[in-house]
Amino acid sequence: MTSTDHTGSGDLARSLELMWGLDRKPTRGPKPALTLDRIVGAGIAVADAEGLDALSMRRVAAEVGAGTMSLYRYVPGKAELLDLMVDKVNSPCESEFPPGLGWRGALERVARGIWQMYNRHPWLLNVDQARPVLGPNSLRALELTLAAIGDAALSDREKMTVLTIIDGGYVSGMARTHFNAKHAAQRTGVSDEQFWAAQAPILSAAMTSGDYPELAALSQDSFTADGEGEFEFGLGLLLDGLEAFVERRT
Amino acid sequence: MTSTDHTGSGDLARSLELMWGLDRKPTRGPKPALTLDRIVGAGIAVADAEGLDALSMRRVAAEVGAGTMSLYRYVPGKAELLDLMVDKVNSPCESEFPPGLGWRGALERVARGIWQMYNRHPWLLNVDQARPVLGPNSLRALELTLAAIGDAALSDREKMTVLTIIDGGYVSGMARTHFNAKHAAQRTGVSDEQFWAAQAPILSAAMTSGDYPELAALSQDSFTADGEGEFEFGLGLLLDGLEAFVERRT
DNA sequence: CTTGAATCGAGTACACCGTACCCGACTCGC
DNA sequence: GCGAGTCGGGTACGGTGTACTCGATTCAAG
Repeated sequence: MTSTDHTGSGDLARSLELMWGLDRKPTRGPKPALTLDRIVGAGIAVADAEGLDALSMRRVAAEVGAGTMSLYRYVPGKAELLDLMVDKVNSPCESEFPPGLGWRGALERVARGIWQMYNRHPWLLNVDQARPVLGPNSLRALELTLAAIGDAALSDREKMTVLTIIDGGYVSGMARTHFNAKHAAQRTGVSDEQFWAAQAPILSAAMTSGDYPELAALSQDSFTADGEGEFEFGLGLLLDGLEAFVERRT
Repeated sequence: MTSTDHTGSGDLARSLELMWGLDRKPTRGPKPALTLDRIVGAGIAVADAEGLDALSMRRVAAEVGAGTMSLYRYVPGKAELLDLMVDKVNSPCESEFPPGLGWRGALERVARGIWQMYNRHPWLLNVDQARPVLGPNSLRALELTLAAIGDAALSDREKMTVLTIIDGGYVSGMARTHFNAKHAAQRTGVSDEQFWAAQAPILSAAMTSGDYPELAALSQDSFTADGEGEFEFGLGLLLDGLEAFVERRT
């Protein structure tokens, strides 16, 4: 599984207008039979149920019971549809942060929230979000997060850097590894056991060859990973490091 | 840019055979005009130069001056070609680790090596490697890494976990964010300045709306990111946390 | 109430993709 | 020599995003 390119959101301005609902309604003409929301929702439903590669304009159109080309009355193209799907799914933590959580608790909460968002919508992991399109939901999430870590003794720029490192870097990377593997099983019909069994012969041949002494000496349980546990462990390490950094400077 | 699905390497066993050179040569028939290496190399060249979405069987065939379907004499399909490309690119650090580096130094070195690998081959970031196909190069890299961090007071399983967290999680995630953004500019022809300028009107409207007080109060330089610097900073935090963990238990 | 401009849904068509299937040409072991 | 096995690669099918087009609908203006 690799990444389908949409060209980085062909018409960014149009995406933003649609996200923020800035298109002025026409007065003449027939009533639209569809809604932008319904289309975006259908796209999310398809991606959730069948993965990103099953998301096609024809498929979404069929889902809402319309002709394929009718979608283009609401959305400039597939890239923009994806932008809209991302922001819709990116709704901030339902409950606000409980007060008095402290910056470390808030960062943990945000990290786990993102982790669970990727669990609900694994297709998000394969959407290039390097250039974030700032929709209302994404912006709201950032706003709430900034408010919750206000007590950290960091500059504004450092706070943004920390968010990039933890959320954009660590959490996304770990989630990608973990959930892609998890969903690969059902998507391909090849279970984890089957997958590793297929590699076993080559692996054991490599072990006994003597070319890989370190690998050969590894204890048996080294390859059985507990994704969630590893995620929490690494998050702890990262926050420990950050805590030391903050204390060191005060 | 999103992720094109190959179905998780349709024929894993065949991929492994090709990687390890286990196919027994036929004795009858004409001499092959192509080489597996040449095809894989051409694929890498195309992906390096024009991105993952430009990588098609027809494009690779044209690159090596052959008919499209001729490639299927050497490779079962596109998924397996990608597997081969990944392992070929995944050659371990050219120079071995200098002795006496210590586990922390070794982990830093590995992390930076991966970072630079992603810099050279940004398409790698959009290949799903959740289920790693263990080719000779990948295995060699793991072997060398394990040898270099042998002095860490960690169990075998913990070492693997640490590698997953740092390399599979943090480094990959940060590299994805950074290099996808970096190459989005040239791929789409929209510079970073243009990209942010397009969002500026909506952003400033949101700021002045009063709905986003925290965002509005951010200092001006908060959005100017230094990817490499952020990467090093986060890596330091992670390793600080790990160092504390190791010392705490001894 | 009529009329025309604007907007609707959607069919057709094109260029691209991965690849199943097939066949003629080549080359060696017998 | 000759036939089995392997080579290159052409053709064709079902999929993709979407440009272009056109008839049907609806409201504002006369």
